[in-house]
Amino acid sequence: MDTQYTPHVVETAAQQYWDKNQCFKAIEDATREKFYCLSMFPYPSGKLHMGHVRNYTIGDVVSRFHRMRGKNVLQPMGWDAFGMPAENAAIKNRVPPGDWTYQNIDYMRSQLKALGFAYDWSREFATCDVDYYRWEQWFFAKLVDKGLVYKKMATVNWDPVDNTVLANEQVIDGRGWRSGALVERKEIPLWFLKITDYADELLADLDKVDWPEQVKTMQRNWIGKSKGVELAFDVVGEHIVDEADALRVYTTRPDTLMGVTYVAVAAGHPLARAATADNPELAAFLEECSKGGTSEADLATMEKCGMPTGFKAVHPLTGREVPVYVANFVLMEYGTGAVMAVPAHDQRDWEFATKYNLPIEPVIANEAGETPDLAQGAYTEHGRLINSGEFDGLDFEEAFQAIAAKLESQGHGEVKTNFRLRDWGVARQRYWGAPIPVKYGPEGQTVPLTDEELPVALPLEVEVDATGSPLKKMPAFYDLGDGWTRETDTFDTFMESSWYYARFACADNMQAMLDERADYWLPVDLYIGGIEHAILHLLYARFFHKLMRDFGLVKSDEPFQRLLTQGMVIAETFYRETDTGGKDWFNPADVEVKRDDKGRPVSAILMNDGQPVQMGGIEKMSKSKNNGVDPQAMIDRYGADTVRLFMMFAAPPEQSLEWSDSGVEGANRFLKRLWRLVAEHVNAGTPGELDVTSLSDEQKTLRRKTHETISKASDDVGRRTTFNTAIAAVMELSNAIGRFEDTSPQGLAVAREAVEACVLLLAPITPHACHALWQELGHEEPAIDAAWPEADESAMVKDSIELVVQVNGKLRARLEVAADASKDTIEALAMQNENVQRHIEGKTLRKVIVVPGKLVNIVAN
RNA sequence: GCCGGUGUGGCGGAAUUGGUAGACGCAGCGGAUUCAAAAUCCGCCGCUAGCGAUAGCGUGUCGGUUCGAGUCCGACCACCGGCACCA
Repeated sequence: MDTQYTPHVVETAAQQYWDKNQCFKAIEDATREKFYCLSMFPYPSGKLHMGHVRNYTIGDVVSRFHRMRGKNVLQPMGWDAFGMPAENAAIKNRVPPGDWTYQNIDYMRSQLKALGFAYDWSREFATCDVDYYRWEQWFFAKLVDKGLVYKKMATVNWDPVDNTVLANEQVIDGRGWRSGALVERKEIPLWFLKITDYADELLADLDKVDWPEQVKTMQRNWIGKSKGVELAFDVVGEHIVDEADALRVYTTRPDTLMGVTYVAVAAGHPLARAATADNPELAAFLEECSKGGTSEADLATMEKCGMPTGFKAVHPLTGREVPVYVANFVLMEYGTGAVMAVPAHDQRDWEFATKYNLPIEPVIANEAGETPDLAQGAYTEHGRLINSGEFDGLDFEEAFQAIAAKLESQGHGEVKTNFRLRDWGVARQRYWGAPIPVKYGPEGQTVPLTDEELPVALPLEVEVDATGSPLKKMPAFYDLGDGWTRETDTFDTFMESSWYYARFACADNMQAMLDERADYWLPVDLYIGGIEHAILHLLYARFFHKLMRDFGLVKSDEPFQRLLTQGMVIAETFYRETDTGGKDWFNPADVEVKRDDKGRPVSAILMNDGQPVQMGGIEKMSKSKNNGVDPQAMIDRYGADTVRLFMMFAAPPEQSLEWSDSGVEGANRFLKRLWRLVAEHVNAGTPGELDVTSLSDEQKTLRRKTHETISKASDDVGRRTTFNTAIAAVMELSNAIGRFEDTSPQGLAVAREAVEACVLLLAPITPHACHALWQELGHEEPAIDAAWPEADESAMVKDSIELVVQVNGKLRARLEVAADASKDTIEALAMQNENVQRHIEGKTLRKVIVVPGKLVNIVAN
């Protein structure tokens, strides 16, 4: 056997073998246990980035592992192909988004193939294929019939110069990214899906899935179920219009009701509008309120402003009149569009009251039972009521009940469960998306399209510019004649990613959205993707799954049984300041880092000109910081297995992974060493029959290491998904094999077992090299069909163990004792130790703690 | 601002249930091989003191619980992800 590792030869051969034998084509088989392993599909932005490589390597390792364990594995791949980047590229390069997208898909598919991922390519699709999104249109029309869809006014970012709606991402410091114009908030009618109808179930079913607790917590908080009271204030003042004479607010703190000193309404609230009639100053303020972005982060961090409307609200219990303000931080679409303000016990209300000199009246006592000090901020803890008349002395629960009961008896309010979760706005004023299947009639009718009218194919021959969707300028698309027009909005791209996992089960079905094969494969057993999707994508997909279930399309309650959230891939950044104060970013591949004699990086130079560059810290790989490392260059240089091995070794999957060129070289070095190790073993001769009853101590030791490694790697890969520690364990084993020089028939037999364990344990991670090595080890059957090794318990039994002796918790000695030594024996041995004696000399023995198999701790003072 | 996370040698990380801190790898240093270099192999490698045995210190900061804390609790600091039209 050749001792030289030639990755490109080996990888081409392995890939050809898998391809020719269709190794990864998944076939439904009710008699076999299935395993559906899915990685979040990529947006086809041009070429793979390292984040993709990491994501897909994790999925591939898990898939191949379960295949070796005998499961019927499905691992599909497809393309999340609708979205804004295609439109941006179209504006820049004058290429239709469809052409750009499909070209990118072709290139990225070839990259995935070069990485050797075990995908069933026969199930591939792109979400921009009509054969995919037509079912989404079909299902949406059904949802309209079921009353789960409605249209309402909603706020969007409006660029008054480009006359177009902007995504939050396109609003930078309150201005449009292209035009630089101050963005305005504008209300337009949009389509919504009633996700709030499912809020309770989305919350409760989090208990059914095996997800990281942090993700479940984030979803729970996002859904935000709360118990409170919705109550009404009567309003007095001039110009009151009918609809505005009742002011409704929701509060989770009805116990603080007696501390209300003002009420705040949104700029869009009918009361605010009514108040502007003869108040130009207020009208100007409302105008000012309409400036800026719509994102929650923008709203939460902006300067809180308000202005009195002149109206007074009547406190429902005391009859006292308090002022009604308009405030920019209250939004019409969140809840009732109005809030009651208790500045003594709510920090935001406190800040507002302080700014506008409104009264701050404490009604909750602090822990000491005294009036809290409100000079520096609100007192937001629960406590007993004060200054609240008949409610004084009640605690939170009692006060909640009593005040709610009183409001209810007077018809002024009721206990209500609220959700923070808002309905899902699915309409986008963009071109590159699935058309929303609705038409509008001459008399203002709104009608979902029938099965016969579907699909609505998105026209592909278009010119895209910065001034909004081309669909809105295409009568051929929207004008249906007889006064009927077609909806020109398209779906949110989260719609496509909400059910693609199900379509993979039956992607070739042209007659139905899903069929019985979905019941075989679903739910997804392991779903892998970035933590950045922890809330939105995963919540929408869970919702969509429940919609499909209630329509009889799937049987399970949840789409993703287990979830693995991978961390980002990050790298060092380098830059030079430009004359204009900006920064020019340089790719790490073009920079040389200088280190001090301890290997610490101290400075860096650009290789082109030898001049220094600044080190900008370690950041997520991105275009803007130019710190991306091209996977293709790494594959070309070292082969796919090296890249895969480095990705899995450098960090556990959930943590961020720092790119390191020397780390990649290390991974490559290990594969070369492994190759040579196997070659030297094979070339040393034929091993004898392994006889476990007559092993030398060295042979026993290596064999124990072999089985300990199998045991650890199985647990690391199967249960913990910490591939880095599995690899470290195999490295230890290979180091032990390297030190083992016994070439007797029995020695070679023990070495053979160890070498084969290394190859099989690494097979999911570096499948090409292992495919070749397994052949070299004389196996007819390919590595892809080999079974994952089983640990032999009897090989792992130890005769003696090392344990440590502590004195007062500090390590003072190590002992080698028989594995079955009694506590007394261990204690006696520990006490005899010279160094232990030295440390307890002159002290009184208080206690001796013996932890079997671990340590002895002697407490003395 | 709100929600969720992370913080361990020069670096990436390990320590799985409260029980030996630093596995494995990278970088660095020393040596072998070589005309020389690359590659490869062997050894050393948390900090401080010491020739050494060993001792002291050490897991973002401060405090607590415990025989024993990287791990549990409280407060704080820094950084990262998400915040509903980026995907």
